[in-house]
Amino acid sequence: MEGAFQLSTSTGPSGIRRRADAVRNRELALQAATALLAEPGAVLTVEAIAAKAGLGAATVVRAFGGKDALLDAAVAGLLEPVIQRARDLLAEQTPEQALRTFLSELIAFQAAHHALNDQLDGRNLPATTALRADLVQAVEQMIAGARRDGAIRTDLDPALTTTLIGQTAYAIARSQPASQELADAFITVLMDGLRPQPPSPPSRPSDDR
Amino acid sequence: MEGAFQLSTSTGPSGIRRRADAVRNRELALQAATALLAEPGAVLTVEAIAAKAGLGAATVVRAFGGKDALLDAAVAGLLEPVIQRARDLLAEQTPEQALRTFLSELIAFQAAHHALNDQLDGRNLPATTALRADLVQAVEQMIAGARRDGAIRTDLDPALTTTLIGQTAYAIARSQPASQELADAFITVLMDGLRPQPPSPPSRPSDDR
DNA sequence: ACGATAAGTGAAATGCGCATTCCAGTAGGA
DNA sequence: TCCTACTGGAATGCGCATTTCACTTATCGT
Repeated sequence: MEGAFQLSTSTGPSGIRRRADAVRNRELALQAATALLAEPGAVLTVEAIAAKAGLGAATVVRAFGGKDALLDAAVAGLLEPVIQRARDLLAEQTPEQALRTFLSELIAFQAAHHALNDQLDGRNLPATTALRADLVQAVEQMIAGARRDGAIRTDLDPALTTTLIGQTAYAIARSQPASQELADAFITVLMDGLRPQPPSPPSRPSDDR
Repeated sequence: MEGAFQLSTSTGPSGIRRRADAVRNRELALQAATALLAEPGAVLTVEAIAAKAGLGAATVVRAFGGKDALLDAAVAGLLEPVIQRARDLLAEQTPEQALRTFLSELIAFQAAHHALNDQLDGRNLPATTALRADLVQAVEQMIAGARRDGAIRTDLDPALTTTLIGQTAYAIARSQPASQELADAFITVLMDGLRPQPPSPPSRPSDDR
């Protein structure tokens, strides 16, 4: 409601003056961090981000109040369109098609931001966490819809199915030669495995352990 | 091959005297590191390992020549029986059964050593790397055998299939509530998806993107 | 048994990579 | 022009692996 208008000369929550170059530098830092998240072997130290932005390290840290907040903003910025895409697909296609398409794109996204996942381990990233929840919710809706349509099996717990899909997507994306072939093979196997299965007389994995 | 005989008074590769307590401390450090790898939220600093072993940090480092070598030895020690198990299964059961059983056990192993995977990122671990290759090879043999038996589909590249299975197993194991239910669901979906598929009249993922 | 002596030990010191903070100087904004 | 928000090179602090070094102790010749 109010944060969206803090460009150029503006006042913050209280009557604090915000200089225009500070706002611009904040934006530069954000862009630099975002760019580094997409680079394969990037180091992603504050100093590296600052160098990429043409700023001093202190400026980058001060603009966000800490490295965590900077990463949170950068990752959230990357995640937002992904979630929007999931919602669009959900509105435009059948749940099953949406799921398939979204998985393919999600894997491509993960592969294009290989550095991303390794960076948000022991950090406090509220915006990212919230958006992840949104993403999970969108996938859950796809699964629920596909179940209703009879497009995927209903003998598994929906929550388990969601976790399964999410974790597997992550794993495939992080595998070393993150090729399109591998992603396609993954989607094929996963979607075939998720289809309602024939009664299958011979083997059931029930008497194990 | 060479470490097995260096107990009590012994001589190393050249005429260097090795004191018995040094050998024992090396073993203590190894056991401590191995134990910590299986603890959920363990810190796994050299100091923590040393404390667990009742030794000084310097002793732990000197016993192996560095933290990497210590971790390498510990992880290799954990991996060896896993690989042996894979080979035993391969000899005793049908390839498909072996694959299914091994996957279940591999996931349990990974889940029981949650700390493990996060530790061997930017490290130099020759023994671990070699054993991982052995493990991949064993899984490849299972896949190849199952293909020959007609138990799994042959329309996917075998190497891709191996990567798919390995990465997915890793992902499932690392997911937060690493429950047995999740593991079972994963195996069910994966194995069903890997089965030779019916011609499937309606949907093929070919005209995508 | 009994020293002699060199391997071994561990608390403390060192070094390193990084995030964060200081502060003297710079430059927006009225 | 003046005021002060902002900047960035340098200093600080922290977590950790590794090294140092004065002290212990296992091992062996006697």
